[in-house]
Amino acid sequence: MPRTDLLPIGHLAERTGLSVSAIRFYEARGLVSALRNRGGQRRFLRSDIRRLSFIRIAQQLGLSIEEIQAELAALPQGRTPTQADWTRISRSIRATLDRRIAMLERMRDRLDGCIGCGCLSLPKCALYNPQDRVHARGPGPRLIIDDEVQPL
Amino acid sequence: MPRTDLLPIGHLAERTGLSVSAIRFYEARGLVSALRNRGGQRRFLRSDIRRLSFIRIAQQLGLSIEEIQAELAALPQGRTPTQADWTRISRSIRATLDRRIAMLERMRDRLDGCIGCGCLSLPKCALYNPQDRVHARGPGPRLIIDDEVQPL
DNA sequence: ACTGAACCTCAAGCCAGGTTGAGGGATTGG
DNA sequence: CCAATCCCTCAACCTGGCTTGAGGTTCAGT
Repeated sequence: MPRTDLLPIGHLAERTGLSVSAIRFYEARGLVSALRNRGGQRRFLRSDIRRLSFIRIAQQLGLSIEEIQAELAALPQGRTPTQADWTRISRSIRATLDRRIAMLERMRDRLDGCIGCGCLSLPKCALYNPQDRVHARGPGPRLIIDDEVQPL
Repeated sequence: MPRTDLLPIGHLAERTGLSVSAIRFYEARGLVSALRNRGGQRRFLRSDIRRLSFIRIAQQLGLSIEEIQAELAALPQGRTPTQADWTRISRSIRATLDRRIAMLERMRDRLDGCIGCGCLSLPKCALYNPQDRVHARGPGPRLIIDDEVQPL
């Protein structure tokens, strides 16, 4: 068995569909870590394929780097994650997704109310309710998809 | 009746909950237009309150500036929009919202499949289906919420 | 007439999530 | 052993959606 079965970054990129620069970026952000060979080049574990694939999927599902990092923090230190580990973490993401969907549905229903009332400019409009307003989290595009919103 | 019932930018900001700088930004982006008084200061029509409120709401619902502009383009030129105009455009937004919700639900279901199969790294995983992959539209945060995705 | 608040323009900055490019060093197959 | 790839770092740039600041003008009330 090849014990030192380490992958250079290009291979990893090919296997995961990520760009090399993106993988380096994720490493800099602490989402994945790499060993170095004597020449100073990155060498990844095979299990990092899965880790990076997870990152990619979570990205596509709309999670931010920070959120993904938080999820990954739940993985065991020291040993290669098992399928059960990945299943657990995937469920957690599913829950996040569910919350976002629910949130969008609430918004939609609220909009429906406003279509009828035409009150776009009035404070009494449900869409204006400060209690339910999305917190602007810093600059950049504000995703409405934010979990920290009152359940109405 | 006050015919020249024009509002300075600060008033508009107060009435809409937007910041003055945001309103100027929207003007630069063509989402709203302003008259100027002899001193060169912006003067807005009362109907712009509604227009900007709409922008704000659409923003909160997750639409980009560009999408909002496209919606606003459907408003009549030359006359002040009626409630019916706003209702029509709000319905259009509702449809967009519906598509996004449906899209997230598809994603979620796909993730469910993957939770079981644990195939995070395999091309056969539904989340990897290139046909259904979100188009990365330029740099910047990629919103998963993209309408241009196959209906599966 | 004056003062203070509100307004103006333009440039620069910020965050996310990367990409691109310059200027090298490492690896690998023939 | 040598060229073709691949890899390295670091800095600069990009979009989106604004905010902040500098430096100056206008407006409104007294």
